[in-house]
Amino acid sequence: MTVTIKDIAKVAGVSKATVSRSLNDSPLVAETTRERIKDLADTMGFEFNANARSLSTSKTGTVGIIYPERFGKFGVSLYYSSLLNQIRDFLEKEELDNIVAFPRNRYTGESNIKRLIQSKKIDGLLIIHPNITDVDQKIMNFIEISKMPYVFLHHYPSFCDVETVDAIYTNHFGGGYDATKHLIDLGHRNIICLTSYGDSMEFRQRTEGYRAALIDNNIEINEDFIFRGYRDIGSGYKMIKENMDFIEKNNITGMFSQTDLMAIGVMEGLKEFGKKIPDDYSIVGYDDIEMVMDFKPNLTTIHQPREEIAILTCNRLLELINGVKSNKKVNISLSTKLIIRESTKKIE
Amino acid sequence: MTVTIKDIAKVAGVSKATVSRSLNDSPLVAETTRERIKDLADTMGFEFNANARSLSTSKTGTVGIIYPERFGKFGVSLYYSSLLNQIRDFLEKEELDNIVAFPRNRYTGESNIKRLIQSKKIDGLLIIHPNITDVDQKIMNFIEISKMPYVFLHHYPSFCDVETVDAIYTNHFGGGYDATKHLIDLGHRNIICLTSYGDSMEFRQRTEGYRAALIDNNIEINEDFIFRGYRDIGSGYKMIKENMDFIEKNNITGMFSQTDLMAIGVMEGLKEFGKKIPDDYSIVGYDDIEMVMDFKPNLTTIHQPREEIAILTCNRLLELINGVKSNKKVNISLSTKLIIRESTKKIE
DNA sequence: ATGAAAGCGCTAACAC
DNA sequence: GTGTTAGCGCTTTCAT
Repeated sequence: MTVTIKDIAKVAGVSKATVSRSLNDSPLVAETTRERIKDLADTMGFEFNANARSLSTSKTGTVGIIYPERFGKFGVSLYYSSLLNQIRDFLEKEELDNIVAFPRNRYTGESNIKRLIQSKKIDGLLIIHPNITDVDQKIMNFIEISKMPYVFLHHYPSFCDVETVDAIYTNHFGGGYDATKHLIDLGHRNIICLTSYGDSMEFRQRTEGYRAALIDNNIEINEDFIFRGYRDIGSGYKMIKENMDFIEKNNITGMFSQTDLMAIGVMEGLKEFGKKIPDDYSIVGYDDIEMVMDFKPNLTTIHQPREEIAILTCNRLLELINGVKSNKKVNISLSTKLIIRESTKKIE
Repeated sequence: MTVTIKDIAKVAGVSKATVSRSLNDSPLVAETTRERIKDLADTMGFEFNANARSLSTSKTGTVGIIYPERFGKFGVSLYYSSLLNQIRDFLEKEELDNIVAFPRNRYTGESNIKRLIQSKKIDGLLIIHPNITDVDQKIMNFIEISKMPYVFLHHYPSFCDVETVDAIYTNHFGGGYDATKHLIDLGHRNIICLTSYGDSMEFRQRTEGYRAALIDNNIEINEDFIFRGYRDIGSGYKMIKENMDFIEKNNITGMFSQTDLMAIGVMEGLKEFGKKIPDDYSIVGYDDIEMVMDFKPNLTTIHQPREEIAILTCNRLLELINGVKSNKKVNISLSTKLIIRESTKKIE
């Protein structure tokens, strides 16, 4: 039924070893036999048994992708989809399979990272995990001593000394700063900021950037100007609906929304109050998700270099898997980019 | 470094076989030894080597999920995210890993389905693939003769006799019919329909449902009332922007948009023309994606039973994997459900 | 350049 | 109940 190298060997009248060598392009085999064997394998419909091969070589040809725990939330998966598509594309080019898992099994509580490593199902690990808590510090150690190649991506590794892990992420402080600075440069002084509930490092950093930009420009920070939402469209909408009075009373003209989705909600809410964007309010989003182009006015936003993240991350993981010898960790903070579109305008 | 059953055997002073039996809950081992071995395995940090195990048992503990080719498109992945999350949840509960792949490697053109089966990387296959072309008919045959358990899901298997495959899908004809019928029941007679470019079976069926509902109610079908888009928000928006004249000239009052995303775009476009929904136009969407609730008015739409699909599909796959003997294929067409919200209204 | 044989870690007959 | 052994399909020394 399934054809193995033994079958090929029998038909070709050679040994298993020769078949193996031929199929693996070993230089230790005659050019002519190699070709003969390869042709034969083709016509017989041979494919390596991945398990046997892995058992023997300790290479699986698959990498694990660890999704963030909140991935199930609609807005979250939407946000990551583009990054994941890029990663998948890269892995496909390298003919690597990928196993998708959450940090822990949500039913048994067991660490999937640990299990995948120990059970030898993967050659490397791509970890998209916003914050590893101290509970998970054990796992970090485990990964390290297991020598399993890994790269953290997209999220700043807040759970440990940055220098001690491989990580590719974006500079959220800079992003928050640039967004706010842009509004200030356009003459806005009363700028509110819509961030996320919880204490995800990335959002904290964006807010720090917002604060820093205000301070650098001698604008007093008003803590009441900082709102919180669930990162989705509904949250932005709700924020406006519930605070329009406040916004008008305080002569707000600029808004920095730390996700594009919330910014879309903000615009929807504002429209319902008959407000014009950017005439009445200038809005800056964050992420530069594709969807933003489907709404008018097109949102000015902070672009996250997702393609770059994907490529750098995968390249690094491949290096690691292919055994580049070096104790140096690679640790890259990518700059975001302000994309000016139609939702911001100089104040008169 | 890694601990194997041999190590445990040595420490416990028993044979590998006994360790294996204990760890696999075989009844052929004494209760006391079982517990002793299990404790030992725990403290020694043992985990089965998946490759060795698979090689020996032909079970991998992972299933393959085949994504639709168009998955990379933003709107598409958004649309599937909820279904995938449900599936992943189910698999997690069963402690099954999942390998994600496209039907073919987009670089080498090689069939991933075939490769995954032959290389013995998976125990079963969940295939979300809208239409298998005649080129892929070979692959269908391959799957069948390989005896690899599989279930097609979400898409009606148009590429073959329905009775010959395991498939769980929704009744798109019924969905299209119900959406249109709802508008007719509300008094609308001039109803446009926004479907998708290309000839995806599901969209064709929705359109057939639209036609059938009109015919059943003695409303003449006007081919010009059928528009096409790319299933995303931008397409809905564009359709309105470009055809407002036509819409008004033809006294259109009802609109059936075959994706929620397009419906959102339609509403955005209509708002820009100062139109009120549902006062000026009644709109029915399709899919019932979560995002719909973030827009006002909340969209009346056709709910696709994604949770049911996920559960039925996974259950069936498990049956197959666990060797339920039966030559009967399971083939389920699930009904959609009309969800009436705020975007539709009785015509005066 | 090729073959023989051991071994990767586990399971499953088959003995005892 | 437990041990012994063969074998899953492949790679890789070590001979020749």
